[in-house]
Parts: sequence; C-alpha cells; structure tokens
Amino acid sequence: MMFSSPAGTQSALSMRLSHYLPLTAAEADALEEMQGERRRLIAGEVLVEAGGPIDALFVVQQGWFHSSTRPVIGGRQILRFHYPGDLIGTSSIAWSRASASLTAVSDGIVTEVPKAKLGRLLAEHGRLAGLLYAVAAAENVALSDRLTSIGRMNAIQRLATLLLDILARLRVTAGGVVDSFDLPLTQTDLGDALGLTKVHVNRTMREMEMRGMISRSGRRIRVLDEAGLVAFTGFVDRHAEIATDWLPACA
Amino acid sequence: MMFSSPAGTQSALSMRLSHYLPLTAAEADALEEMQGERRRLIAGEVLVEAGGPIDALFVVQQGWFHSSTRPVIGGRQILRFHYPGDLIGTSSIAWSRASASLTAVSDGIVTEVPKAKLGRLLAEHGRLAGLLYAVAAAENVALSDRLTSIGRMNAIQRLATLLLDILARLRVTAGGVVDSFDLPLTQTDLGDALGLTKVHVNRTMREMEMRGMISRSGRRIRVLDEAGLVAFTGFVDRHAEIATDWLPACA
DNA sequence: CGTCCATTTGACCAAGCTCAACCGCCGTGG
DNA sequence: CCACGGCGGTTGAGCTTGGTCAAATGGACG
Repeated sequence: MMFSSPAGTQSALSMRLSHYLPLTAAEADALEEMQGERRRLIAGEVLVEAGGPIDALFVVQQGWFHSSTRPVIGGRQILRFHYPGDLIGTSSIAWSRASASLTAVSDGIVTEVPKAKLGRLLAEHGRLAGLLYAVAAAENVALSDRLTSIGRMNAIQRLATLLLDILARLRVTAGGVVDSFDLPLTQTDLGDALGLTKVHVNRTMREMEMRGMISRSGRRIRVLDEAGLVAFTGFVDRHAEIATDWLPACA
Repeated sequence: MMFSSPAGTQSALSMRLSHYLPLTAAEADALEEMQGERRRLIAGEVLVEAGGPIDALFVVQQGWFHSSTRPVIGGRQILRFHYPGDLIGTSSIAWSRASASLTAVSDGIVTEVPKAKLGRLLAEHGRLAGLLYAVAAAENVALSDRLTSIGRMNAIQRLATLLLDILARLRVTAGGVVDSFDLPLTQTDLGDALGLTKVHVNRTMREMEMRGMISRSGRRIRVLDEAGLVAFTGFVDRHAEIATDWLPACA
C-alpha cells in the first residue's frame, strides 16, 4: 500500500506521529483521509473563539498558534503554543463549545478534522488510538510544567523555562542543534503566557540579557548558557520523544 | 445486556465512564479485566514518586489523591486533585518515568493498570478509546482552567474557583444538591495548589468568611453564595458531563 | 511624513511573601 | 491521667516582587 497523497501534501500530523512510531500505509492513509481542506490564516487571526460552538478539531500544518482564555477580570491567559503537527481544539471533543480561543501567532495553515471522523479513526486504528492518547497525556504534562512554572517560580525562571521549552520543541523538527530562534511573540504575548505584565516581561528580558543568559537582536533570541538555565529552572525536555513500547503490534 | 461483575466489585472507572455513556457488557468486562489488585493507602502515603520509574497507571477507587511536582527552588506545586473513577499517572503512558508524584490526600484505594493492558484495551474497544480520549481532553481543560486561575486571578478568586470546582466534582457522584463538604486538605495543601503561601491562604479564607462568601467549622466548608462566587470568578463547571455524540456506535 | 504598535524606562504602589510568635487540638508515652 | 510534642491554624510587622500608570523612543508601513 502507498500513501494516497503526494509527499508535498502529507499532513504534518502523520509526519509527527511517524516520528514517534513508523506508521503503516493504512494508518497514514487514514490520517490523511480524516483531514479536510487546508485553511490559511494570517498572523493574529482567530480560528476558534472561546465559548463559541465547535464541532471539529484542527491540525496545525504550518506556523505557530496559541490557545488562550479571557478571565472575567480582564486580561488574557495564553495556555499553550501549538506547532506544526499538533492536533488542536481538543476541548471540542469533550464539549460542543470551545473552552479556549485558538489564534494564529504567525501566518499559518490548518486542516479541519470533524469530530466524528476522529471517532472513527480511534475506533478503527487501535495503535493510532494509543499513540494519540499518549500525545494527549504528553500535552497534559506540558500544561503541568507550565502550571508549576507559573505557580512557584519567579519571573526570570518562568521566562527561561518558556524559552527552553520553545527551543526544545523547535529542535524536534529542526533536527540539528539550535541555540537561537526568531520569536514571533510580542512581550505582551509572553506576559500573557507567563502570568506577568508586558512591562515586567521587558524588564525581565533585559535582566537576562544583562546577566548573560540570553542575547537579543530584533526578534531573534539566542540562548547563551543553556546548561546554566536548565539547572537554574529545573527544566525537563518533554519533546524529545514519547514511549511507544506499550502499544500493541500492528493490526 | 448485563454487567459481568457484581456491583460491589465493579470498578469506579466503569461506573464513571458509564455515567457518560452506557457501556456494553464486553466493554465493562474489558475495563475490569484490565485492572489488577486493589491497593489500600493511608492519608499522606505516596503512591508514585516524581522522577521514579513507572510502568503502570492507577484507577482511584476510593478517597482523594493529588499529583504534585517539586520545583528546584523548593516548595511544591499541586497540579490536580483526583477522585474516585479517575485514571491517574497517565504521564507514564508517554514516558517511563513519572513526571509527578501521586499522593493520597485521604485514606484511599487504587487498582493498578499495566500500560500494555491499557494499550490493548484502546486497540480492541474503539468506543472506549474515544471515551478515554475525551476524558483526557477534559483533564486538559481542567488544567487549563487552573492555569488561568493561577496566572491571572488574585488570591480570593483562586480559592473560590478551587472550592467551586471541588463542589462541582462532588456533585457528580453525590447526585443531590451539595453546598458544603469536608475538606481533607490543609491550608498548606491549598496554598501549594493555588500558588500561594499557607499564611496567605489563611488570611484569604478568613476574608472570604468575613465577606459572607463561605462559612467554616472545623474542616467543613459551606459555600454561602454560590451564584455570586460563580459570577465573581467566571467559573465554568466542566464536570457535569462530556459529549459522546461523536463516538461511533457499538462495535 | 505621520500613524500605529511594540518596546523601553521611570516613579510609585500593593498583593502577597517572609519571618516569627502564639494558640489549640490531639495523640502518645510516662 | 496528665504532661509533652507536633502539627495545623492564626496573627502581626516589615519587606519584595511584580503591578500600575504614564510617558518617551523607535521601527515598519502606508
């Protein structure tokens, strides 16, 4: 059996999953078949509005996205950043209204996955069900890490943790050793992700620069002393891989 | 269609899942078969240590548990509370080391679920795979809510949100209308869950009492103005139910 | 060239933390 | 049966981190 779609249009989801576990042709086909049209978004565009009705998920094909909520008091909390290959909007699985907004951070492309099609995929492809369950579990841990960061760390550690996390995630797709990247986020975004104000994010970045932890030029951030930052924050890279040994063999 | 196991020994997991969706006998059987011996824990006992090796999950049968991490700086972050019917230790699915500690808050009972058995269950019971995936998605949203609470709310709102959440969760199993409960948590625990110190938790509780939001006697907490607190915090009850309409029909 | 938005900086403020002491309850051992 | 010790809760005084408000700078783009 062969992939039904040419390599150029293969979805980022199957690429990501096959990074964890070689997929059979049938599995890859099913993943492709599940996804609808590509939809293009420009930076800042809102894909899903929190509280609004929703009956589909999305796969990020290109670009960065984030999910966020708006607490009653005002302000915003950014919950997670999403990268190519991520399955997003999963709250629509459990409810018919979105629990968070999905916004494009940079220009991006997504494909839509109707809930029912995901249900069928999970039912018909046992190994994929396990793999997707593992990915959901990993997402849980990512949120837990963020929670620990915001709940118990000071501003510098929070920012350092986030930068290390972005770095780790970029390495998954970049392959080689990366120690710098273009950050498509404003300082307001960073603050909303870290539970800080943009003013304090600014001061914190400058202090990190002052202390020789990072250097900046424009949007580009370079992490100068990664080992030091890891020790300083207790950062654990969760992106490198996930266990698949417990999955049953191919059906 | 009948359940194969007598009600007395039926696991809390199948009871919880069948609350969302009536299970077939085969599904209920598979859930029971997956679980090992019951294990009894006393309040404060640690079931799983963060960082330690782990190759199984657990189902809470009785009592409250929590998962927590220890940031480098010291202190502790309680990530979630777990109640009967919850599948816990799910980080073991994605990695072979625990990302958080699991501790019994009150005396409790758990059953063990080997990873491989969960893998088989997901592969062989498509509808359960979908349902468990939905539960994992719901857990994600619960963590997101907590993140928003800690990231963007003040002490009173954080505490109020937690109390409302406990109330909502207790109602799932209690059935009737509950407006008070015995809190098995110390103020230190509350602080670790909310990203506050125990001292400030104390002051915050007393202020809530002063303002007529709650009343306390010993461990018992009564929520006096639930509607007011809901409006004040923007609390959304995620426990009431989850959508199952998208699941395929019985195999 | 002007407008908009992100960044930067300063002065001041306050929510929550730290440190420290004290109280009250309960279980335990003499 | 009572003294002791420990833990959880309560309270006070002073401090720190990060927030608020406000204004200036600077780059990108029409």
